This record gives sequence, structure tokens and C-alpha cells, in this order.
Amino acid sequence: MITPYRPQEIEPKWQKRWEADALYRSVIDTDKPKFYALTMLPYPSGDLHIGHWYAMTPSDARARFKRMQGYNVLFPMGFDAFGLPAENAAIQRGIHPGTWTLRNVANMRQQMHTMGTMFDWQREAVSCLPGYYRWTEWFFLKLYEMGLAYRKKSPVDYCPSCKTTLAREQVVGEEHICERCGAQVIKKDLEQWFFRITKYADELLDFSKIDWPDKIRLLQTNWIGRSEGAEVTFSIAAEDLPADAAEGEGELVVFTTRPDTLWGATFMVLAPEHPLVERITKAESREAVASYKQQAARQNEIERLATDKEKTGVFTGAYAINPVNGARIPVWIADYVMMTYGTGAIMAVPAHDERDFAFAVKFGLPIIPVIARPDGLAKSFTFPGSVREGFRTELETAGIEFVATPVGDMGEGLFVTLRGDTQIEIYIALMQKFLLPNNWNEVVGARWAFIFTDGEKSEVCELNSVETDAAILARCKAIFPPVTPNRTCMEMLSSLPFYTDVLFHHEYGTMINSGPFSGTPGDVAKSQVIAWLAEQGRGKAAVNYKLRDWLISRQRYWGAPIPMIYCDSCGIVPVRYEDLPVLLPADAEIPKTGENALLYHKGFLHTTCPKCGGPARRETDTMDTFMCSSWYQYAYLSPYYREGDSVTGNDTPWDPAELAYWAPVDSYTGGAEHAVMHLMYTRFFTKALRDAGLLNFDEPMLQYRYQGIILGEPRDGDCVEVSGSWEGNAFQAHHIAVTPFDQRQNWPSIGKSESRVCGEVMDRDDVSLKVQAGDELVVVHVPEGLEIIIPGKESLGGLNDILYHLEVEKMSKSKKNVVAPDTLVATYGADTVRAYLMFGWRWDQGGPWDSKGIEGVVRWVNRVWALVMDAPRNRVPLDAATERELQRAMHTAIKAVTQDLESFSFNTIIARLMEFTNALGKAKDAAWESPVWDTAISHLLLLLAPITPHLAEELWEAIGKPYSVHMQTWPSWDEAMLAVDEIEIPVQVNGKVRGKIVVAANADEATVKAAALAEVNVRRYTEGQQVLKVIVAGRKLVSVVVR
RNA sequence: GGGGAAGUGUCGGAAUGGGCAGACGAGCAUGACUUAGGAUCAUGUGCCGCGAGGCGUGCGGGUUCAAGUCCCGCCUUCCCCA
Repeated sequence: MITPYRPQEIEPKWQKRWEADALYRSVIDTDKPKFYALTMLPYPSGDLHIGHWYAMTPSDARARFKRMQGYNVLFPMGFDAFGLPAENAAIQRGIHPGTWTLRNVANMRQQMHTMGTMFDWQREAVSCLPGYYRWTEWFFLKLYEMGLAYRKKSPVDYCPSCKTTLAREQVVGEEHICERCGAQVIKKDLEQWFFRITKYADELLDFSKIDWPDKIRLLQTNWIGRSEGAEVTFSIAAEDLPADAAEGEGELVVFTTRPDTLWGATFMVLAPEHPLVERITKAESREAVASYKQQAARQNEIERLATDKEKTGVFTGAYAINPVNGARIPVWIADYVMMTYGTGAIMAVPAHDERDFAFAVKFGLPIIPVIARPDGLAKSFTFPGSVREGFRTELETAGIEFVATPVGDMGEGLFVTLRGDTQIEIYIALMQKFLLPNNWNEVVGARWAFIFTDGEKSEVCELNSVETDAAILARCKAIFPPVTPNRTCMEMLSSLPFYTDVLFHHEYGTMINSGPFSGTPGDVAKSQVIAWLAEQGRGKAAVNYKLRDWLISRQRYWGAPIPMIYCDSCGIVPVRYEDLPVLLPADAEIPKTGENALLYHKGFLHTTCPKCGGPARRETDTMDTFMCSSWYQYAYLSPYYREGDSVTGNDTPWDPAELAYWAPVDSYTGGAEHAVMHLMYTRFFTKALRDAGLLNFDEPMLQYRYQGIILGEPRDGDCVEVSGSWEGNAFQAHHIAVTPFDQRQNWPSIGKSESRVCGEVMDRDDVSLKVQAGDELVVVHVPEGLEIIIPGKESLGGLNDILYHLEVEKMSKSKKNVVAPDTLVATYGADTVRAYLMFGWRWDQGGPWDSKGIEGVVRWVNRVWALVMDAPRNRVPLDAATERELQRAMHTAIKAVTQDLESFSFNTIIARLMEFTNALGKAKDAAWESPVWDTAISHLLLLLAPITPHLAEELWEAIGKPYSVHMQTWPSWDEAMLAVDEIEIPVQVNGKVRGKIVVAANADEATVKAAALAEVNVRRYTEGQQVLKVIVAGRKLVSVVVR
């Protein structure tokens, strides 16, 4: 009698049993090694998504595996329950954010139970409950106490649609849009709370204590953006400072990563918002400066920083003194310098910085190279008719590369490329000999020289200072007046496209034109200049970070309140620890505008000052939700710890015994998209709590691995048959009949005519369809309210009911390409869904959903079931070889599955299990009910237990083993059992496989060699040839080399 | 523009202390059992060629007895940063 596999019956059965038995309750057991496995907690958005399954069930498999290996495993789950969507739902549906959230939590918790995970639900933590956020507030006070939380007025990213500020990390893309809603983010000056994460920048760059993927480490490293250089103080020229200037007011500290280029700093640029601008701007520049400041303020940061944008700026009229050479250099303002980056002032080295170069060329500011080109490349353009006969021949003789091209109607000019000092010297010498009077020639790039001649004697002028720049240019203007409009030599040279690639470079190289430092090699230039600056007191070594402090204020209701109070007499006063939690008022009404409800809630707003007892006002900003998730791994250890008790700042926020036993997290999994937010914040948080004496370790998660994303499945669009009429190129619909995409055989004939268009819908919007009518894409206009006939649908449909062609893209409800896990579970069972999610993709990569691929897993699971439950039809006698082969397959599977689980290679785990299953199927007729068979089957079930927990449990019971399979020990393999008696070895002749030999597994090299050379086909290829070499590569391959 | 990752059959993907490329699946094809099959089982399936054989891991070079794997130079896609 064949027993059918019914996951819909067995899965809920075991789930109930496990729960009743508290099988997955994790309690401290000092006799066992602990293992804290954690996967990122979901945001309670409504329904569980296939992505949650993809993230959580493989992590569960690994946690189960660790448990069977003898670890005491903790694998908790909770909800990251504060955040904007709840408020948006509140506005849209008139429901309290807490109600909406907790309803979703209940629903998703229920859905999660169907996954068959080993979550210990008694440790669940929901971050929006007072028992949780009391501690979130407590941590804020701690950080405030430690000087790690501070309030500052600063320009911050503000989303006008969400009506709240955002952390820098929550602003995405070139357009600077809000991560949540996609609106353009603007800059706003606001008083905000920050966490001093920058204090930990260097420690965050140290990944030596954690096993995290390179990708994440790199992302964090880049985000922190440490750069080493120097701080150099430039001073505004004394005469340009206002009379009432305070001591040191005119000092501008500049950070530069390239102190070796200091001698090339020919001007300074300040951010238009820089406070000194007002003070130093000369009367004649005042108007221009004022209007430029206004214009800059209107642009966003991205527009200002774009490298390809035309440079703009205004001269203030004031000068600064370059501290290394005392040069007076003009001070400009320009929008490409930000007040928020560094000090809001830069030294401009146009010869070696791209933006400074563009700026200097545009405004005629001097550009003096101070770093030699490391590639030795130089160029020269010889003007037609500027040299004597025979110059070309000399160049050819010298082996100098040039191209002769006609220039206008003036004859041929020579475009010369010089490589290395020797060629440059030869060229200059030749030029001195051949240059005709009343001409000049220049060499640019690796050398900056202008050659002039009066016919008798020639002169080489080096372009090496602002003074020589002016002198050379004056001589050129005298010789050739058309260059007169140029303000610098470099501006003149930049008009010749041939020179473009040699005028500017940003490599390190030997210092030139740098006073006493000229000649300093590139590899030591930076450090020597820094040492000298420090010695001279003109600057010092400095480190700069791209990382900003973490902005945690959010002007929203649905978040953990920032426990601070503003008192008119005492100023900013923290709420007393004993008074926590500051509760979110349940009766707050969320304004339709999305504004913070706390601003209008009098009961919340008005309080008394903890210091003086006088009337005071509460902080109405709430905390960024990343604050909640920065410590949730500790919340699970003793959820809602001491809820209801009054606690002090000296208490611990968790049960110390639980912390001592479980923390830190041993293995963490989740999405890579959190690389620079959650994953950096939680590291910072742990380090801060360590410094507060609350933790005694440095890193929250010792190991971390990320999973990819399951995308929507590509799909054909529905077919529409539209009758109507043409209006120009578009078709006006009068009537539409739909044939669904999955009924291709029923589609009407595709094409278009006078009154009809028929084809697949490629795209749609609110008023039209794009229909692929044969080769042509036709736009069909659909009048409002048009009846659309969809077969199998009772009522008439709307435009939105028509499915359009989908490429691979993210799942979204509006595209109707969402895969609902509940439906899959109902159809196939949780075990099959789990196995398919592990099998179908490389876990760290993800990819488009494939609704057909799951069938392979369905078949496999059914085969496993039948293997155990159904007796074979044809019994055959068991022979030793079959027995041996089955054992070998078993040990091979144990080894592979163990190693692959260890290394998160979930797809190959299933493949190896399938192979083992196939081997069992092959041996079944002979081995059924033999001791080898029983061992193999029970081991199969042990290997399956982490992957398909219900199936394994059901079959474990069916073969009469004691409950529960999940309390068994993980099997081990015997290396000796993997061996085979005979092995097949391929034999290559000159790199190509020409034959295969079968030898005893323990055959020595000589035997293998002899067998290889004796192989028939190998002999065909070696016949009559000289065997030069025979390489026996282990027992894997023999390579014969003949000639 | 800078940094990173990836590129393997029709598809998902195996295989890197260099050693038979394509495991395991999907799809497709043929056959068996069936009243029937989108069930199940069996067999086949990189490409070209009747065949011997040749060619094949984005493209072009190189190292090596041997390269998906190592080195050099390109191309494409995706991600992050500007």
C-alpha cells in the first residue's frame, strides 16, 4: 500500500508537538558550549515575504545543524517595530500606528510558525513596546552621560515628504532621494541630536576580531573613508582683515592629503557659507559675493559637487599667505567647496587636482606644476614654419615620435611626443638649433620649458613660478598677439587639445619647484613635508574621515522618545533614569500632514524640570529606528528586562547571567544592504557599551554572512484584442478583450488593422497600454471607465487588472509579481519551500524566482518519502559491492553536507543529498531492510533534519526511532569509508584526454604510469613518438608528453 | 571618474593548495507503464561533424606537461562611492 506524502497534515502536527514540548527553548546550560545564531529581524510591514523565508530558513538550517553538533543554540526572533510605514498607515487608514504594528506582528508571527524554524519564541522582543524602548532610552542617557550624544545645529538632510531628517546613509543615489519615499531630500538647518560614532572611526576600521565578508568590510572601510594628510594653517593677509579682527581670526586651517603639493597652492577657495567670507570680502567684490552666495544656496550638494559641471566662483578681493613660501594667493569662494566637509576651506593646487585645474583655467589663476610626472611623458607642438629645414630629419634620426599634420593653411605642424629625460634634452637642444627667430616652442608635461630665440642665441625659460609664468606669457604675446587674451601660460596651452593629457596629473612624484624640497622623491615627499611642517609649527599630521556623526533625531511620532527635557532656567536636562520610560502617548493624533504628533500633544510636551522642578518642555524628536536594532541582539537575552521596575543608571539592561553565557553573537546573517547602516551602528554601539562597562567584548557579531535577494519572475504580458480607431500614431480603444498570458494557445491572431489591434501588453500606465502587435509597439489609449472583458472574471475588469510583460525586477504588489510564501506552503509544504530556497540559488547572490524549478525539489522530497515508506517491488539479493557502495555514498554525503552547512553553501547541500537519495534508490531493491539500509536511511534523516525538519521527524518516527530527530547527534563520517577499491584515472597525451585507466586505489606511481602507457588509445597517440615526460598527478590524472 | 563583485549549456548553478569542465536540478527529446497524463519510471541532452575527430568557461595574449582557476591587456553587467 502506497502512503502518500501529505505535508499539509504532518507539518502543523509536528509544529504543535515541538511547541508543546518546548523543544526549542534555549536555556543556559554550562555543560554545553553555547552558540548564538541570529538572523536579522523583520520590519512588521504586514505579510511575510518570500525574502524573509529566503533569509531565515537557511539560517535556521544552520542553527539546527549546530544544535545537533552538540551546541546549546540560541536562535531568537523579534520585530523592528518602530518606523515610518506605521505612521503612513495611520494617516491613510486612520488607525493608531501601534495597533497597525502589533496586528502585523501577530500576523507575521503566525506566518513564521509555518516555516518550521527553531526560534525560541519566549525570547521574542518587539522594539515598539515600552519594556523594550525603555532601555533604548536608557542607552541614550548612557551615551549622553559619556559625552557620546550631543545636540548641534547643523545643515541636515531633510525629507520634505516624510517631514523628518535622515541620516546621511538614508539618502541614496545621485539624485539625493529619500530611501523610504523617493522624494528629493533637501538641506535644512536644525538643532539635532547626534551620536559621536566618529570617535570610534579607527576602531571600526579594525576587522581583525571578526569573520565578516570582504565586501562588507570594504564597504564600511570606504564609508569611514580615512585619509591621512596634514592640517596646514593659511593666514589671511593682515591688510585684508577688518580692523576689529580678533587674534587668530584670519587663520584658516586646511586639511590636505597632499601636503607635498603645498608649493603649488596658488589660490584658496572657501565655501560660500564660510563665516570668514563676510569679514574679508573687499568693498568692490561685495555685490558679486553676495549674489553668488544666494545662487549657491539654491543648489543641492550633488549639483555643487559634480565634477563635470562648469566651474563657478567669485574672488573676494582678499589674499592669504601660503605658509610654506609666503606667497600672496587670492582667496575665492566657490560652490564646489562645502562647509560641511572638512573645514570649509581648501588650498587649491591646480596643477595636481582636477577640479582646481578646471577652476584655475576658467578664471585665469596661475597653475604651477610642483610634482614631476612619474611617466616621463612630455609633448611639444612645433608650429608650421617655426623651424629650419632639416628639423624633421633630425627628429627621425633621434628616434623621436611625431605626427606631421597640416594646420589650417599654414603648412604642416609637428605633434611631438617625448618619452623620458634623454629625449626631452635632445629635443630641446635640437629646437635651440633649429628654431627660427620671432618664434617660440614649448615642451610640456614631464618638463615645462619655453624656448625662445633671437636668431643668434636661444634661451630656455622654465615655467616654475608665478613670476616666470607671467614673464613667459608676456614674451609669447609679443611674438604672437592672438594669444593676448590668455591670463596664464597654462590657459594658453590648454587651448591645444593635443596637450590635454599632459597638463595635469595627480600622481605622486618627485617634488619640483618647491624651494628646499625640490628633488624630494615621491615616496617620501608627503612624510618629509609633514615632518617639516610640524617642526616649523606651520601645520601638523592629521587624519580626516568621511564618516560623519550619526544623526539620530527624527521628527516623527512613531519612535523611541529622546529622553531629554528643555528647561528655561536649567537648559537641557536629561530625564532621570528612574523616570524611564518616557512613554509615547497612546492618544496622540497623527496629523494628516505627517507632522510629529508629539508637537501637539500637550500632556507629552509639558513636564517639569527634573533639576529645578519648574515648568519644562520635552524633546519631541524620536530616535532613528537603527538605534533600536543596534542592541536587539542583547534584548533577546532577557526580553523586556525588569519591566515595571524602576531602574537606575547603575543597573544593567539585561540579565547578567544570560549575557555572560550567550553573548556575543556567534553567527549572524542578513541582507548586505545594511552594510553601512545597521552593521556599523551595532558595532559602534557595542564598543560604546563596552566603554560604559556594560559589555566585556569588542564586537557584537563574530561571524556574519549575507544572503541575496529573490527577484520577481520574468513573465509574459496578457494578450489584448482591442477594437477602435486610429488617431495619428495612437489607437483609441472602444472595446478590449483580454486573454491571460498563461493561455498562449488561446491567444487571437496578433497584428493590427484599421479597426483592430491585438498583441501582448508590454507596459501600461493609468490611461494607456503598450501593445506588441507583431513587430510594432502600439500605444493604445483607453478612455476612463471602459469595460474590459477578462474571461473567468465575474465583473468587468479595469485597466489595472491587465498584466503586462515583466522583466526580472524586484517584487512589488503593483507589478503583481510577488511570490506569497503562504500559497507555496499550502501547495507544496514548508519543507519543500525551505529546500527549494536553499537549492535554487547561490545564497549570497539570489536571483529571479523560478516557479518551475521547485518541481524538481517536489519530486525529490517525494522520492525521499517513498524511499522510506514504500517497499521495493522487485527484491534482489544484496551483494557486497552494493553494500559497500551504499556505505560509501552515505559517508560521502555526511562529509559534504557537514562541510557545506559549515560554509553556508546551501545549494550544494541539497545537491549532495539528492545524490545520496539517488544512490539509495539504486540500492533499494537489494538492500531494503538490511542493516546497511537501515543505517543509511537513518543517517539520511539526520542529514535532512536541519533542512526539512518536519519530513525528517515524520520519517524518523516511521522507522521506529525515538522522538525527536532534532535531539539526535549529528553523524560523523569515516574517511576510510570514502575510499574506493579501484579508481579510474584519465590519461592525457600532450594535454588532451586520450584514454582512461582503471587501477587499484592504492597502486603505486610506477604501476599507474605503466598502465597509462599501456592503454590502447594512449598508445595510438604515443606510437612512433618520443615520450619526453610522464607526470602522475596524485591519483587524479596522468599526463604524457610526447614529441 | 574611483573602488568592488560577477561573466561557465536553453535556464538555476557545480567544479579554484591548476589536474576528466558542466555535479545536482529545471527545460527539452525518446521510450515504458497507463483509459488518460502537466503523474511515475528509464534513457539521452555543451557546440560542430556521418565519422575519426575538432572546438568549447566574456574577448585577446602569456606562464605550464596541464588554466574556468595563475599573470598581463580589453569588453560587458551589477553594486558602492563621487
